[in-house]
Amino acid sequence: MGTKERRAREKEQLRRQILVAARELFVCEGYENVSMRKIANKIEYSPTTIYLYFKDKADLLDSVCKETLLNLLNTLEQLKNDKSDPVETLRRSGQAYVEFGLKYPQDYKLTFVIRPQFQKDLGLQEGSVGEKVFNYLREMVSECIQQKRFRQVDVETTGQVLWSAVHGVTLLLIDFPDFPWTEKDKLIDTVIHTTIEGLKA
Amino acid sequence: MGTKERRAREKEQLRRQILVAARELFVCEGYENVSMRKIANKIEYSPTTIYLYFKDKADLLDSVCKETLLNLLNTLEQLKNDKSDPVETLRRSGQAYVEFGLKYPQDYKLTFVIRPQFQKDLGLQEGSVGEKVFNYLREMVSECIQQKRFRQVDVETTGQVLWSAVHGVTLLLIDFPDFPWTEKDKLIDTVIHTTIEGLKA
DNA sequence: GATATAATATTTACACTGTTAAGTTAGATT
DNA sequence: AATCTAACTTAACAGTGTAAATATTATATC
Repeated sequence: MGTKERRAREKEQLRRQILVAARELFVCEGYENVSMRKIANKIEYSPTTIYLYFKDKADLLDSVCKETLLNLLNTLEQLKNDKSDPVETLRRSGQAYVEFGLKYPQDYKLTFVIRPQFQKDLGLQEGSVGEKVFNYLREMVSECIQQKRFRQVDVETTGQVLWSAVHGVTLLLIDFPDFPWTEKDKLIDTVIHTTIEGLKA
Repeated sequence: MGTKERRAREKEQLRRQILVAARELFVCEGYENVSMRKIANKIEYSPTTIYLYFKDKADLLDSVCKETLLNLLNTLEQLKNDKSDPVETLRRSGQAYVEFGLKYPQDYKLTFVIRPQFQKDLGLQEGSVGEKVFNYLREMVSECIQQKRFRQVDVETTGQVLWSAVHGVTLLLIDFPDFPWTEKDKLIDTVIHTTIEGLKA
């Protein structure tokens, strides 16, 4: 009686197929310019089939973003083993965060800018992947504070300050590619370095 | 022969009427959820009349954002007279920037996040209002550097670092209102303070 | 193997979108 | 009075998200 399992597997497969197609289209053409019909065409199903797997277009976006957050989390957690200087690890984490955003700019914007417009704030709630990403940051920061490397002792505020900095520079670089930025890597370095120095002082 | 002038005035009036209606709708319902027909209804003209005043919906957004940037610029320039400590003035400018963003969150997002998606980077170009806003920041920063209050001597990079910080915290507060942020004003203070301290060190 | 049942996919339809092209009207110029 | 011009509207097109009804398919039961 493996039929049930196979069916479930097939169903999961089509779900993934939809997700993959949606992500590719969202990234290439922008969320607004992608219609359910386009996605359906790409996977060679009728448009309404998608509604058997996702509540609506916003839910589809939601699922795409959840995946993005998981990828970001994985990228970051690879730095966790690095058991050297906690401040250095934090610095590297910030760098990895911005790099991730610039490597997948459209995915980043979808997750951190477009989605909040459609879903009023699910995504950073308790138990969500988004929360896990911030938890990672919390841990890194906590380590630095425990070792008395930072002046400020409030883990929450410190984490939020760091997040503001990396989020800000990431979005500016994505959204205004033609602005006469300082050389990209130097800018990212300086943003992170400045913030961390400010936390030490 | 004042008719020509009157007509020109009337034309300008309708243009402004459209802009006002568009801004209000964009802000209340979000750019994507506002149709040309809705705007037309609000001003009691036919939808296509709008096209006599604006090239298309993106152009309308463009004009709304240009106004927003002008308002931001005015808000900031009021701090210029403050001839006390340049670092303190910079701090206040940062605060005013974030405050502006939080006072008109939707306008801020339209200008700095939504528009770049539709218009590939006009808005910070030479001669634009956006450039003037950054020029203001440049001046403030330059003053601090000239008085040797900052370690870093590169005006451009320093300005961009500050911009990243305030832009980041503004957007995070707007986009994730339900996140358990540190008390808002404290967070903003800390972000700006930390960045400035980091620049001094 | 035929039939009932459940799962899956499609067709059709609706109200709405941005935008273009053609048509209309009112006022100014000749 | 006839013509021209500027301002505005009507009608239309191709496309949108999505709900409801319908059709198809695969499985389970007899």
